[in-house]
This record gives sequence, C-alpha cells and structure tokens, in this order.
Amino acid sequence: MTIKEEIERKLKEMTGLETGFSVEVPDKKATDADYATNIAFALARSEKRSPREAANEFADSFRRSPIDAVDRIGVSENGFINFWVSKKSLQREIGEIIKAGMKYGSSRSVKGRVQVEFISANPTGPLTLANGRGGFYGTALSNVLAFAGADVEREYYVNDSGNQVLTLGRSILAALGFIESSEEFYQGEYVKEWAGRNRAFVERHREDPEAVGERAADDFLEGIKHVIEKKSGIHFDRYTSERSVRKKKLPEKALRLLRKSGKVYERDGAVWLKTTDFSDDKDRVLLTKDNLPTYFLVDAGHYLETKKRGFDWKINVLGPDHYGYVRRIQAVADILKFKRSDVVITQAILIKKGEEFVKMSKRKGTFVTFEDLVDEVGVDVAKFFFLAVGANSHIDFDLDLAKERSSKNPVFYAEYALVRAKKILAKAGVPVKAKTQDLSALGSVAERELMVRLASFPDVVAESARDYEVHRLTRYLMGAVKSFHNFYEEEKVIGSERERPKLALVTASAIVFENTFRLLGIVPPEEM
RNA sequence: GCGCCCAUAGCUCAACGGAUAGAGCGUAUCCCUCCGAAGGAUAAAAUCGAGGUUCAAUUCCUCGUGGGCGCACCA
Repeated sequence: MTIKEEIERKLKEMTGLETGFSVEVPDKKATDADYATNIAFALARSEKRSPREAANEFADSFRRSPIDAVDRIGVSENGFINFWVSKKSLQREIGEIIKAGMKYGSSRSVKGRVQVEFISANPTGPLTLANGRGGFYGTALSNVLAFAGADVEREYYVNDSGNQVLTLGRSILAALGFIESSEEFYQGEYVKEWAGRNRAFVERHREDPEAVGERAADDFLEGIKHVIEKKSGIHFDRYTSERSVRKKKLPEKALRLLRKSGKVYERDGAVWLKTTDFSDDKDRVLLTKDNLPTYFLVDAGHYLETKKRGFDWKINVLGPDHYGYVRRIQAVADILKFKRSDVVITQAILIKKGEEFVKMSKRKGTFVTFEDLVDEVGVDVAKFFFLAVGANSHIDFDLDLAKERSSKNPVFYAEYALVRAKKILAKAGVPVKAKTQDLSALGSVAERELMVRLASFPDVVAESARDYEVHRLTRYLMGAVKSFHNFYEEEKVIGSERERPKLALVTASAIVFENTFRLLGIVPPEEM
C-alpha cells in the first residue's frame, strides 16, 4: 500500500465516507505539506458547519489515533487538511523500491484479458502523424495496463481488402496511364513510386485492379511494419488481417448473432442494424442491396473473433476521423456481450507551417508522414512529445519547429537524470542491497522531496490504468527527475559522509525512472 | 444545417469542481576547484467573451467568437 493509500484508508475509516473526497499532492505554493484532502468540505456539508470547524475537529481526532505514515497534520484557513509524511515511512518506501526493483509500482489491481487495438491504419500508404500518435499512445496504455495486472494483447487490424484496396489498385493503374484518373484516387507521390517500381506486375494485371491493390497493400503493410517495429519500438502481438476475417466467414457469423438480438431489419433491399437503439444518430447498413458486407459488418466479424479468442474487454484507439464510428461499433460490442468496450479517440494533430495550418489528406498526398517525423527528430523525442499530452488534446504541430527544437526536448532532461544516476552507481561499484541498508540518515530537504516523488510512482501508475490518461506518467517523470537533478546539485554522493544511504536513494531513483521510461515505451538510455 | 472535440504564459502543453493556475522552450540575472552545466537558483509572463449553478468554476450549464473533425448501401 502506498502512503497515499494509507491516508485514504484512514480517512475512510474515520469518517465512514467512501467517495466525495480526494487525497492529492498540493500545490507547493499553498503549503509545504506532502498530501492534502478536501474531506472537510464533504463533512461540513453533511454536518452543517464550516469546513474549517470540521477540519479542526477531524485533525484533533486524527491526532488522538495517528498512523505511522503521517507525523504531522494541519488545517489551512479555508479548510483543507494537510499531511506531512513521516521520514520513517519514506525511508521504508525507498527500501521497498530497491527490494521490488522493476516490479515496483506493479500490481494486480486490474483483472482480466484485454485487447488493445491501435493504429490499424489502412495499408494504402504511409503512416500519418495521427497514426503515430495512436501507436505511441496504444503502446503506453498497453504497458500500463499490463503493469497494473491485466493480460494485454496489442492488436493491429489490417484493412487489406474491400473498397479502399480496390481504389488503391485503380489509383496505381491510373498513375501508369492504364485507366483514366479520378478525384477518388490516391494521389500521393508514394502511389507513383510504387507503380513505377512494379510496372511489369501492374501491366500484367491491368484488368484486375483488385490484385494490384492487394499486392500494393501488402507492400505498404511491410513498410508500415518496418516503421512501427524497427524504427519506433512499437510492438504488436497480433496483426489481424481483414482478408482472414472474411475467409473465416466471421462476418456471416456475426450477422447471425446480430439478427438474434432482434436489432436487424431490412429496408430498401439492404440489411440494417438498429444502432439508434444505442444512441447512434442513424441506423447502419450491414449488407448492401448487392448483398455485400459493409466495412462495419466485417469489423463486427473482427470483434466477434476477438470475443471468441477469450477477450471480454476491448479498447479501441481511433483517430478523430473515426468519431462517427464509435456509437455503432459500441453497439456491436454490446450485442456481442463484451463486458467492457472502450473507444479512445486521439484528437487531431494540426499541422502548421509557420502561422498557416496545412490541410492534411492521405488521398491527396498532402501530409507529413510519421516516418519523416521519426527520422527528423528521433523516436524518443517524438514519443515524449506526443505522450506529454492527453489523448483528447488537439496538438499544433510544426515539423520545422520540431526539428529546430528537438535537441531541447524535455525527454533529454529526463534521460539525463537517469544517466547521472547510473554514472554515480557505476562509480560506486558495489550494487546496493535492500536488506543491508540503514536508510534512517536520509532526510535533507532535497532528499525528502525526491523520496516523496518516488513513493508516489505506484499512485500514478494506478491512476493512469484507471482513466487511460497515460500522459500522467510523462508529467510525473518530469517532476521526479527535477527533484533528482536538484538532489544532485545539493548533495554529493560519492565520498560523502552518508554515502551508503544516498546510494540507496540513487538506486531507487534509477529504478523508478527506468520503469517510467519502459512504461512509456522509451528505451532507457545508458549514455547520452 | 446537425453532432462531437478544442481554446490557459511569447510558443507547445498540464491542472478527480478545490488553496496563491503548473512544466518545458523562449526572455532576464546569478551558479562549474566538486559524481557529466543536456544541470541548479531567481524573476517577468496566462484561463477567448457574456451570463448562470456552487461554500468553491480553467473545469459544470446556456449563448456568442475562433479552430479542428464527423455526418455513405466508403473504409
């Protein structure tokens, strides 16, 4: 149990309240306390007195039966209750970190098997920045959930058949002049390049745009995989092909299940799902009047496969262009009896050139590719940049500016702290063992601050796993390494009087920093 | 036209309805005889506008302004 959790437990025990209050790390300008709670406001409401009074009474009663984790409690003028954590419990926590090592902060609080689907970009061209954002986010989210106890599968659903593949094939034929071009077609340079490289194949299949499209899609997918796995450190446990979903007759099976729900009907020669019963703004077609499955039905087949493979929890990370899709796929998840289905929409990345926003279109070929970004600024910089921001935030992005500023990226600030810690440990030689440590000497202002930060790592993990806001970890890391840099300036370690306990603190810092990097999907640096 | 998302410091972004709204970059001034200065300390600097709910609003509601996205028998 973390220190914060101990305080929470005590509050619940004393007041009988389960919700309606929180324990937080207060703003340093307001107080130098380590934790604060607003519980007095809740108490005041139910007991009809001022928060200040309620807080004072609570504090008195707390003092009569204190807990080890807290050695001082105070009340602010406006009614917040502040807690100062005891050095002893902080010292104990540092010991815990060293003992647990890379397991520190992990738990079994999240149960069950969950499939996290992300990127899932159509293989009709290179990855966009938005795809990359989803990739980084999905990776970090998966890592956090796994660390919190879930059995996680990372999936990329490949839309390698259907209409857009046909369109891709036609676009290629058009690029070589075999058929007339159209506005619908993919216009990017990459289409022409691919067509040029595969002229002979295209010519042989000039009557079969689908074959051309599929071949191109396979090639593009290889390119995508290369960027993802090799260049970006994004790993998938599974690439599920839409073709295979179709081949296994899963859309048909899904349709039968949907029919059983009574939400399927026919109109105008097509077959519809009554998604309006699931707060969609209109019903959706499953089978066209030509009796062809729509993308939606095939995806329902895909969801069915996931369910059959033993997942009753699914998280789907989508870009903002799929907003309109959310209700209907949630309807399917509901009918297929997923216990839990979440859709996370990562908001748009607005591309700027100076003051001007650039219209992005894969079809028109006017976009910055994810690979460009990774090549230009480096994968760690890109990752940190995107993961410092909530999924629901729009990002203004200027590639030129990003290039210019990449060396100033905060990721280096964080990495440098870890490198500093490792250098000290290397110089010290002997590794620090948990049991033999006498940590009671730790407690200078800088040390205390660092200890508090480190001890809150499990709380941050738990919160991120709960609300999927993984950027908390990035923000946490920035704060924690700041405390470390400060400690480094203030306290010489090697050759100092309290060398051993300080080395323990440095060891604990390295563990927590490295772990945070790992959760974010960033390979912790050895050198800079 | 309808729906959703966003608007916070010069820039890019934080802030379960809670205290004097934070961080990085940029700007100004200090700090290397010392484990790497890719560092530390200090300072100036912000909630789009108008109402409302609340003990308390950047956060919730209404209207407006400005951006983005979605509204297919495409995917």
